[in-house]
Amino acid sequence: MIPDRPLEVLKAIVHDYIASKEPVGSKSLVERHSFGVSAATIRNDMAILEEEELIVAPHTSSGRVPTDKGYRMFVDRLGEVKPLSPAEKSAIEDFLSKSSDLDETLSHTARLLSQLTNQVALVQYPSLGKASVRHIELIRIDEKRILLMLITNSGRIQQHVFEVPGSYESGDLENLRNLLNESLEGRPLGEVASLVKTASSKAVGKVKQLAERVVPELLRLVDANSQEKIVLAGTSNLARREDDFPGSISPVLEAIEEQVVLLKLISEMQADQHGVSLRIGRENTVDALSSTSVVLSGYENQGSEIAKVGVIGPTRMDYSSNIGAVRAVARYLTKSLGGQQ
Amino acid sequence: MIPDRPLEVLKAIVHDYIASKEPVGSKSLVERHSFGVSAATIRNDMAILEEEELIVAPHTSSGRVPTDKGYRMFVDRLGEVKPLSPAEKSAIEDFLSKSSDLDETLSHTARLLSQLTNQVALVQYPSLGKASVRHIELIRIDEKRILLMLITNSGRIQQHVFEVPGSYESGDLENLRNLLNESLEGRPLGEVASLVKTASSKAVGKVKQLAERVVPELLRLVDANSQEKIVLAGTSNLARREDDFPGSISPVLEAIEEQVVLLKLISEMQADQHGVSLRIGRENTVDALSSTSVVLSGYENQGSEIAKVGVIGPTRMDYSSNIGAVRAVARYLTKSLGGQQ
DNA sequence: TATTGGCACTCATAAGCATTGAGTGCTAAC
DNA sequence: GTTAGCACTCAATGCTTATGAGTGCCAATA
Repeated sequence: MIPDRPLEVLKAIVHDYIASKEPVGSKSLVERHSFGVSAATIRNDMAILEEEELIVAPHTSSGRVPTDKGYRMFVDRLGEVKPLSPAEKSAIEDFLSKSSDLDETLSHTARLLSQLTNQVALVQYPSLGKASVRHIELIRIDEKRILLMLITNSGRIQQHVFEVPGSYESGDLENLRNLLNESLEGRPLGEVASLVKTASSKAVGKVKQLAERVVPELLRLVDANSQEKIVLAGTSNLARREDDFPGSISPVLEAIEEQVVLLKLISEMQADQHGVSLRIGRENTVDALSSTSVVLSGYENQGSEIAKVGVIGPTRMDYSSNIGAVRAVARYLTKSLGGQQ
Repeated sequence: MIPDRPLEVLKAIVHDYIASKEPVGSKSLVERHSFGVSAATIRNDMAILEEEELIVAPHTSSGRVPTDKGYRMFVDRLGEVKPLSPAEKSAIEDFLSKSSDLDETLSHTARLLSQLTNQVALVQYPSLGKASVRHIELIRIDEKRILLMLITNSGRIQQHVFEVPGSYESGDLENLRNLLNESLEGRPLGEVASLVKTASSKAVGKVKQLAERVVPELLRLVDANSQEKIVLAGTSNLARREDDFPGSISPVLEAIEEQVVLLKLISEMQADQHGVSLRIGRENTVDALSSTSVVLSGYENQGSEIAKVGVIGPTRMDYSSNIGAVRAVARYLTKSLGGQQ
């Protein structure tokens, strides 16, 4: 068990290192903080912390830097979550109230969060695995073309335009629409494939012909839809932190741009304390992200979590503020979705 | 007037510099290219080029580097547009054929172009200034809520969900929809505001009440819609070119992330030869982009240009390939949009 | 007149080396 | 348990000195 003062020292080291970006030494530590003991004592404490692998010295005779494990200790046991300022809160409300549809809400959220934290922000689209059909719409564009729309209860809307062989009547289209909605509305997306089969078998004549063309497109939409999607904002914030990354930032940027990688990361992360999940440095299974930390929180609609929102930045980040910002934004987003739909 | 050989020398310098990233000197030039003259002669030619400000020496005794003006001369008079390889062509077709709606098509295009060129790719959404209403749809979600959709002839679809005070009947909604479509279909977006006024004045009773709620939302959609939009891809490609940027890349990334800046840039650029428009270095009015070059081409739908697609990279880029790729992608995009809608 | 070889000159880059100073670990005293 | 003192380490800094790719210029040549 590590005594109290050394832990306070760790906390101070994390603070100073985040602020100064320089390895922090015993002397500057006693200057900036009032421990009431001398530098030599702090050095002894630092020896303990180093023993526990909570801090490390980049080179033999230099100040110390927190390890991933040190940051972890910091957030789990020492860091308070910094609440947002009233100004920031009203900025969030303001920003989100301006969005009219889901696309806009999510991209605004991403931009907002990146500005709030000065990190790269990421917002996941509501996952469709858990979504259900709210409505299916078929719209006649002209004699040959149909616009098919799939609206889910999470507010996501997908559409696709395609041609039908030969022509068709509006009435047939309406019949088919009613048929589809009767059997699919309210049902989870996962069940669409089987339900639509029995439904379309009821169709006859022209409607049956139409159905044969429409159903595959609908299934394709459901399928394309289940490819999850992520919005990013503030990539340049990462570039500004350039020298926090050994070598080059470019592999980090690459990983972040690769949606598949991000989705894997997200799916692996479970929320823990504060309703926020956190991966620090090498805790990330994605190799290119081993010098970054990821802060995520879920947002909800109709009482259940539908997707994640969060930030990615260098391990040397201000965890207290970022966790606070992510949590707050997730809450406001939940609220905004509730009001909107 | 500059004689022929010096121009050939310029061409060679551009080639070598793009390939090697090192200032190129007279000796290495005669080694790599067969001019049939000695290094001293090349030096004389280089003196001419320097006189004309087509090349410059970073320091007194070092090889030469093309200036913006030099690159400009290169693309205008010396560079051939490199056609894509068959493999690349089929990759494009493949990629684009997989997209189902406009969103997907454009984001795929951006990703594709960034991979093809190893630069940051940018795709502008069809501008709505020139667009007209293809269809307006009103969908009943439940007794209190309506989904309003605006579909334009460029394939862009906007939607918004809102509540109506009190409840309403499907029949009323249908009446209103027909009313709106009769007067708005085929009309340019700019006219919607005035047309919708006369149209809604014809409504009576319940439909009139509904119209009073729906029309403002429709106008808001048209308006929100006229905010142009851009998709980016391959930002990390810029980071990989890090050392092509004096100081830091981060201001460049910031400028690129700022949609307003990009839109200004796009609106200022007019296509010239090759159906491609090009800004090199300081030719860009945006200051942060003064060490980048921008290659843009328009893509079309129904015979008229609806938006731009292109790449941004360091001035030291492979103009021949990039111009080829942008042009090709713009063409395929036009084709793909034609087929899709 | 255009080209060329020769040559002195420039200057970024790298290598070698001494200096500095923040920071450490250890030990003996408090 | 804490502290002062001290020798030690090592990144960073600055200085000096090669090295060499590249230049500009000039006189000789075709």
